[in-house]
Amino acid sequence: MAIRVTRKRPDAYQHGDLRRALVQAGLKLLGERGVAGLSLRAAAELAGVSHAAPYRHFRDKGALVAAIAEEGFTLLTGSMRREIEALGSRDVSAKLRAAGRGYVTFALRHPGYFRTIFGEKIWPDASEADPGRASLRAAGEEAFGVLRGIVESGMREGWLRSGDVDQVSLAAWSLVHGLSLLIIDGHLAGRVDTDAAVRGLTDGFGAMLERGIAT
Amino acid sequence: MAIRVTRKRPDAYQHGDLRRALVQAGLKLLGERGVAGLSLRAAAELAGVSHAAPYRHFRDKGALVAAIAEEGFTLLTGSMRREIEALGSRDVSAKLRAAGRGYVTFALRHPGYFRTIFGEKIWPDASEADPGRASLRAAGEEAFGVLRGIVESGMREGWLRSGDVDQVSLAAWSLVHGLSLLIIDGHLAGRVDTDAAVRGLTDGFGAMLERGIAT
DNA sequence: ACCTGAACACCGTTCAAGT
DNA sequence: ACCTGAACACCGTTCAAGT
Repeated sequence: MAIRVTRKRPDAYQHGDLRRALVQAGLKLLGERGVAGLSLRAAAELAGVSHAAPYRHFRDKGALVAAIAEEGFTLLTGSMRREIEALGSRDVSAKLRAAGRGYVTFALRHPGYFRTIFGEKIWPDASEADPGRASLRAAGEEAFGVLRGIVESGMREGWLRSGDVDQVSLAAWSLVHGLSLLIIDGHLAGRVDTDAAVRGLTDGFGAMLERGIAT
Repeated sequence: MAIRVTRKRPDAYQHGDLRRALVQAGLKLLGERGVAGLSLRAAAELAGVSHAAPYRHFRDKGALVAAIAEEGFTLLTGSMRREIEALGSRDVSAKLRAAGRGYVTFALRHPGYFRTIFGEKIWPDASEADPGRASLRAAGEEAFGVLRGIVESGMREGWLRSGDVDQVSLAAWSLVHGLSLLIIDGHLAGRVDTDAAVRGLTDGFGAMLERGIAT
């Protein structure tokens, strides 16, 4: 995924679309140097602009991070949907496992995005009435909605025992979320480093959860 | 939990036990100002020492963070053990739920420690031959061992269907780990903010998992 | 052996000034 | 309306020098 950052022409005074360029620069920094490498100043430099210029477009660093996280959520949702579609099946259990695989796979391929999406910084402020964070929240709901939709239809069609849709979906989410973080933060000491290992584990987890929630 | 940091006496030249004082200062900063507030310079100031002094005791910031994480793991293990003991039961399902409750409760009460323990920074270096990180790793294994021990005895005694002890334990860990982070990072929008809510959720999760792994 | 002070290369953020 | 340059208060880290 080669990320292109539109630089300001040195002779020009205005950039044109600095906001977008800064988000792209942020994604690039995240991918190449990780969370620690994501700074407002470095993003400004990539866009060919002074370090104070970003403040015309983002209130603070958190606002840029929120914009990046929104893109990240879209990618995460896409990763889950792709696995489900590749399946070409209507089986609820298989779909749930596929979604989980898509989730964990995304985290492993893009740990920088993943940590940024779910990191501490962005969300606490989301309670404030801030239009920028509302769309971030919506992107998050859409990602969760993939899992929730499967659980909901599974219960409606009688494949899953009826119960609290949110609680069951949250359990599935917690399971893949926890696994993803334990892996990318290195707590599993490289025990899960191939796609096959991820598949084995998510399928195993899926089997446990499904026995617990199936009719 | 009032944390005491031994300050160097201004007239003295040496501190006496600066290493320990820096760890205490770090725990204090973490508790009061969160992960972002934990800096080597601030810890040095709390200990009444110049900002360069810590480097006599810790190779870099990561080494201090690792020392703090080790203390954090001990507290996490204690939180799980306390819930299990309060139970006074030998029932495997109840013990598993109690351990999960202890895990999530600790994360909610000490989000700063929790994030530090499991954060990105510390562990990647753990693969290097570094004696300081070996004891950190051991502290982590002990925490995981609480869950693993319950699963292992459950299988041995026939309460849980026999299978891969590590995989089932890892599923339990992922479940409480994911839930903890989703809550403290604010993704559940305050839906789980009381001890009763935590209990309800961990018990619900426990029921699902247990139906999935019980005989 | 342990600590200090100055220095360097970074941060985020603000603000007067320039175009 | 948008951007720059200097400034401020922070970082982590290094290193010669002091005790």
